[in-house]
Formats: sequence, structure tokens, C-alpha cells
Amino acid sequence: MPRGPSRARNHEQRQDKLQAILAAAFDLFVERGFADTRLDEVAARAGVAKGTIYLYVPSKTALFEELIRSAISTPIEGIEAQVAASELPLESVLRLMFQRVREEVLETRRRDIARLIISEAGRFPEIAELYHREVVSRGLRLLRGIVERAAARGEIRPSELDRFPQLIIAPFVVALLWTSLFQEYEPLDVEAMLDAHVDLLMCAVKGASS
Amino acid sequence: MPRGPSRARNHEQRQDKLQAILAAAFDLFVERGFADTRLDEVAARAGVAKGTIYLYVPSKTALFEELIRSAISTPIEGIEAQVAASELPLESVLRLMFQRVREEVLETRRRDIARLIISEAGRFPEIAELYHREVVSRGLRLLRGIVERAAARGEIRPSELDRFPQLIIAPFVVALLWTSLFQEYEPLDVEAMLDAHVDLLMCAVKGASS
Amino acid sequence: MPRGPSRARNHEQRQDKLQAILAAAFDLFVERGFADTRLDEVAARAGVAKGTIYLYVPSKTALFEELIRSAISTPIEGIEAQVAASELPLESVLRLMFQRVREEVLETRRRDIARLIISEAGRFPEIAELYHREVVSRGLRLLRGIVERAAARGEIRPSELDRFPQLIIAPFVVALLWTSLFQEYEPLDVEAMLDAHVDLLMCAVKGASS
Amino acid sequence: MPRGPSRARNHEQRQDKLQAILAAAFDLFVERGFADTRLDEVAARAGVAKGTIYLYVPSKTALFEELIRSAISTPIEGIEAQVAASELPLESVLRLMFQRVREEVLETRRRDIARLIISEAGRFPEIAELYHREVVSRGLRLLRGIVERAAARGEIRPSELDRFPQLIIAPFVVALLWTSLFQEYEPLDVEAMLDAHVDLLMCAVKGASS
DNA sequence: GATGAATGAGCATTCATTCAT
DNA sequence: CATGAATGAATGCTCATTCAT
Repeated sequence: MPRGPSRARNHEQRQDKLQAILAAAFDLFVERGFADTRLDEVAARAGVAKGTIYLYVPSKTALFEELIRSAISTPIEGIEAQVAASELPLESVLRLMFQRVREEVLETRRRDIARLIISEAGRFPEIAELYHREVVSRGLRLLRGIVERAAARGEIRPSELDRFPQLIIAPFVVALLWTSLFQEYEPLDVEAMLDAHVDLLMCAVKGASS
Repeated sequence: MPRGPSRARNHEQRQDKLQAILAAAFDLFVERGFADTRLDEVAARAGVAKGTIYLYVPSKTALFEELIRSAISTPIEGIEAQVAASELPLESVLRLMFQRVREEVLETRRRDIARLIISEAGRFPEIAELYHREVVSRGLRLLRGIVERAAARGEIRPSELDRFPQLIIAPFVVALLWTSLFQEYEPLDVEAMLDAHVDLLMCAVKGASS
Repeated sequence: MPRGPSRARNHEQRQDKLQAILAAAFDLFVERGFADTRLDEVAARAGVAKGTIYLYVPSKTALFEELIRSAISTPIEGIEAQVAASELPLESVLRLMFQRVREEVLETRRRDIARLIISEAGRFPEIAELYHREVVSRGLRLLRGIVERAAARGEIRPSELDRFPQLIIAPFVVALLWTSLFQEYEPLDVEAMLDAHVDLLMCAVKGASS
Repeated sequence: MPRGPSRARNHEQRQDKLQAILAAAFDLFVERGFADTRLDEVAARAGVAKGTIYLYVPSKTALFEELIRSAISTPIEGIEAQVAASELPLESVLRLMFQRVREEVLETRRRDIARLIISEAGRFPEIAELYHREVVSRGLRLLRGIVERAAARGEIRPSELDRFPQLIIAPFVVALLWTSLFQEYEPLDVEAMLDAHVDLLMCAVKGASS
């Protein structure tokens, strides 16, 4: 009985509803954490009945995982493309990248995703693994590439930065946690801190050329 | 009516039992998180009856808070004393301090405390505030002092390090999270990373005197 | 999305289930008192799961209060109407009223309501207030009206009966308590006692006209 | 080793402590009811340790029963003696008795005992039986005697008052309940009501002599 | 005897999940 | 497909009772 366009429309509607559920769940998981979020509330906020959630997702746990999975996807691709292609000097690349990460991670829901993963990783090891694979290791690979290219060009003297690219993004981790834990007790000027970080990094590595 | 020595012994036993409960709770909270820890299990692991917990602590929430509170106490004092008095050059002080923090935080239960606070801060804002006040801000003050002393001595050129001492411990935060989230997918040599960090820092700041 | 008739049926079923819960709770509260009644038992007797109770009532306390509230409603209205309109002589009115109160209070669950309120009033002062307002004070007002009308007609000589209508229903209170406390040790013929009470009352007040 | 006087003193002390426990329990049972009274509180108020209660009484239930038992004893004996011997006319006897009951029951802890029994009788049928045997039936017997004596003397005309002496004390029951349930919503002048009751009773029965 | 810490059965309440409509 | 009422296992907390000191 269902015809072509109608089936397509059904599918769209299905997707819309799933998105509504995921969005509602996201907000609540971020706000209250996994354990303190009630499926009742998720349903209410998504504008569906509680039972409907189970038509899209088999359990609360699966809802969380699905949510993270869909939110994690390909966050760095844009940055990757822009930066990888760039022929700019290291400092410019770093400043560019820092700005973009700040704007596109620290100041968006990606920040909350990261927080959520850090908080709930104990309960969801697969999520930790996923995040490592899709985000962390790709991010580190990108950083390593940047450092290596700069070294190859003789822009910087040899260092362990390519072995521990974590040292480059460490201040982002601090910023991420600080803003959600301590910001109200002691505000942190993230942008200034990141600038200072680039200054220090550049001082440390460009010594060779002087 | 119990006499002197017996009362003293009672008090000791009381403290022992409280410690057993806190220790059991600590392990389980670290392992499973606050919400997924059952007081039944805490009691069983502490070797007491469930009701006994309530002789020492008024609620599960209070148990958690008490636990954190007692575990947080004065972690940096030792380091503070040692480092503050020291007349060593900056690099030595940093290496010394990094080693001690690694040994006394990253490789002890203080690491788990920090993880727990990061994870549960949403539910326990007072704990976040306490941790900031007792640990974070004191640690940062210590770092700032070290940097300023070195600058005053002319050991290092001016930098923003004293404004953002977070940049000094950022790699510790990364190490802390990495070891609990990703260590099994991609091991991180924390000691080497921290050494590299000090190298970079020293390169960055000591330029002035050369 | 349920349509009209189905929604109506739903509402009926809801009401039925609430009534089943209230009825089960009533029986058990009467039988065992508030504190000794288990919600498990209420649920079992009502033929629902324990959690279902909480779909209709927010707590055990509220269940009790709701129960009393719904059982208290308008008990005297029928009597009020019948008696107020009546032009019968005082004695007839009293006998009529006594019979109805006996049949409709002492021999129904209203008796148990009163018992329950007397027993649990300490824990539920609002219930005592409600019972006073809705039942006791209305009943007394009715009695006072009857006495005053008879006095106005010159049927009876002046007395304090209109000031203390409690004296008219006092034997009902005795009957109520006696049947639930002592009936098995020393049976009481309530009807005969109430007849004797009316006899005495009439003797006491009608002297004037002779 | 214990000598005569010492053993006696011990026994006294024992009794004192038991009395303290019973007194504390009485206050709390009256104030909160059986179920809501905690043995912790009883112990605290009695100035003993919780375990000590069990040296004197085998259970909370037994404490309640023991308490009622000891408080019930021989309340009417004084009145019985005074009234039984009296050669006063009926009205004087009634007024005398009403005054004494008011003073010695309604305005003392005997009132609370009665309230407690009425409230908790469901849980303690033996207590109801005891109260009936020791207090109620003796009180009614006394009243019946008074009525019969007056009838024998020709003071009053025949009535059913000797068959239902409950009608004589019914207003006391009302007074008892009213003061604990409704007094704050609608104060009742108990003394005036009881006076009015005697007036009515005398009007009702003395007709014969006129 | 007296103490009060310890016990653990018991209970109100919650909430993820199911299923009749 | 969607609903939301119903379920009942799970859990934090209480408190009468016990017992080592």
C-alpha cells in the first residue's frame, strides 16, 4: 500500500524523530550525567512517548553510545584538510589550528561530548576506545604531521614534540576541564593562555634558526 | 561505664572501622562511579553490616563527600616545603617537582581522587570547589612562586608562565586522563613525556641568559 | 493516538484502578493501622504491581489522606436534606435521624473512617481538621437547627441542648468506640441504647408543654 | 556478698530506672503514637542506654503493654469508695462524680492513657480487654449501682439508665476525643457541657416525684 | 548490671523496560 | 508505528534487637 514518495517521507520522519531523541538525550546527559538522566525526561524533551524511545534504540545504555557515536563523527576533518594543505610557517599553522579548535571544540557541544566521555568512560570503555580511535589518535597524527613537516623544512630544531604531540594540546585539555569545573571560582582566560602556550612552544623550538 | 584506656581503644576501633568503610567506598566509587556503587557492596567489602555505614556517615552522598574530603587533605604540603625552600636552579626544581608529583599523585590513589572528582563534579559542585581551593589553587600558587623566583634571579626571561602556571602542569592532566582512558589502546610513556615537557619549557624560557 | 471513545474508556479504567487501590488501602489501614500497612499488601489486594500505586498517588501518606478525603465526602447531605425539610415533631425527627445515622454511619465503612481518623489524627492533623470541618461541624449545625426549630415551635422548653448538640450524638461516639473495642467482651445493643437515649432526651426537654 | 540493705537499695534503684523508662515511653507514645516512637528516644529521655531498656522489658510491644498496664491500675477506686458510701441524692452524687472524673481523668495523664488505648487498640487487643475489664466495666458497674440505689429510694422514675449507664458517661468520651482532635478548631467548654448533661439527665429522670 | 556499637530484616520509593491498545 | 500505563527488580535508609565489653 505505501508508495515510493510516502516511504521516503516516512524514512525522513523516522530520522527526524531519532534526531529529536538523540538531541534531547544529549542535553540531559550533558546536564545531569548518565545515571541521573531519566528516560521520562528524554522522552518529554524530545516530544515523544517514553515507549517510543525503544523503537529507535534498544536501551538507555545504547542510547548513550549511539549518541556519542553520532556526535563524535569526523570533527577534525575540516581542520585536517585546511592545515594539512597549508604551506604556512609552523607558528601560523599552530595559531590557526588553535583558533579553530577553540572555536569548534571548546565553544561548541564537542566540548560537552569530550566532558561526557571523560566522565562516563569508566562505564563505557567502548566509547573511550571509539573516541581514542576517531578523535584523539587522528588529532595527534595531524599534530605529528605538522611538527614533522616543520622539522623537515628546517623551521625548527629537533625536539620530542613529534613523539609527544600531547604536549601541544595539553592546554586544551586543561581549558576543557577548567571551564567546567572551576570557571566560577577562578575564571581562566583560555584564549590568552593558549596564546602564551604557542609563544612558549615557538620559543622552545625555533631556537635552531637563530 | 568504660574507663580511660578502654575509651581510647574504642575510639581507635571506631576510627579503624570508619577507615575501612571509607577505603571500601573509595575502591568502589573509583571502580564503578558514584551511581553504580551499592552500599551493600561497600558494607560487604568493608566487612560491616549495611546499617553500620549509617553510624559513621549520614547518607551515600555524605559518604562520597567525606571520602573525597579526607583523601584530598594536604597533598602538596610536602612538595611545597621541599620546593619552596630550595635554592636550586629552575630546571632542577621542575624536574624534582615533576618526579614527586608523578610518584605521589599519578601513581597513587590521588590520581583516582582526581579522576573521581572530574567525573562526579557535576553532581558534587562543593567537591569541585573544595578541590580547587585545597589542591588546584595551592598547586598553581606554588608553581607561580617558583617561576617568579627564577625570574627574579634572572634565570629566565620574562614570560606568561607566571600568569598561566596551568601550562606547567597541563601534561599531568593529560597523563592522568590518558592513563585511565586510553592507556590500553595506546600506551603513553608518561615519564618521557614529562621530561620532554621540561626540556621544552627550559628551552623556551632560558634563552635570555645565553 | 487514542480517539474519543477510547480515551473515555481509558479514563474509566483509570478511575477503576484508583478505586481498587483506595479500596484495598482502606481495608488494610482499617485492619492494621497506617504504620503497619505495607504497600506491598495494598498492591497485592488491589491486584496491581507495587509501582502502580505511585502512578495514582505520590506517597503512602498521600494515599492515606486521599483515601480519607474521598471517603469523607458529603456524608450528611442526605440526612440534612431529609431532616431539614421535615415538619415532624422533634421526637420523630430524632428517631428518624438516629436510625439513619445508625444505618449509614455505624453500620458502614463510615464507621471505620471515623475510627481511623480518631486513631491516626496524631499523625494527620490536617485530616482531623478536614473531618471537623466537613463532618463534625456540619453535623452539629444540623442538630442545633433541629433543636432550635423545636424550641421555636414551643415543642420543648429551653435547654442547653442547642449550645451543646454534642450531647445528642455522644451515644453514637460511645457506640462507635464500643463496637470496635469492647463488643466481643461485652456486647452492646446499640439500637436499644440509642432508643433509651431519645427517651431520656424527650423526657428532659418536653416537660414544658405538659 | 551483697548485704540486706544493699540488696534493698538495688531493688529500689531498679524500680526507679524502670519507672524512668516507663515515664519516658509514656510521654513519647502519647506524643507520637506507638509506631512513631523510637526506642532511641525513649532511652535518651529516660537517661539510659538503649540496651538497658531490654533489661527491664523484653520488647517495644511489651514496653507499651507494661506501660498501659501500670498506668491503668485502679483509677476509679477512690471515686468508687467515695460515691458508694454516699447517701447524697442522685444529682449531688452525679455532680460530685462528674467533677472528680473531670479532674482526675480528663485533666490528667489518664486522659492520655485512654486516648492511647483508643488509638492503638487495633494493635493491642489484650490492652482493650484489660481496659474494659479494669476500667470500663467497673466504671459502668459503679454507675449502675448509683442509678439503682436512686431508683430504690424512689428518687427517680424507672428508666433504662441502669441498663445503659454508657449514656451517663458518653459526654466524657466526647470531651476526651474533642479536646484531642478538634479543640484548636472549635474549643469546647467541657465543664459547661457536663453541667448541661447533668441538668438534662435530672430533668429526664426525676419527673416521677413531681 | 549497663552500655552503645553493630546488626540485618524490612520497607517506601524509583525507573528502565514491556506491551496491550 | 506510537503510546503511556503497568511492571517489579533494585536500592537507600531505618530501627528493633543483640551482644561484646
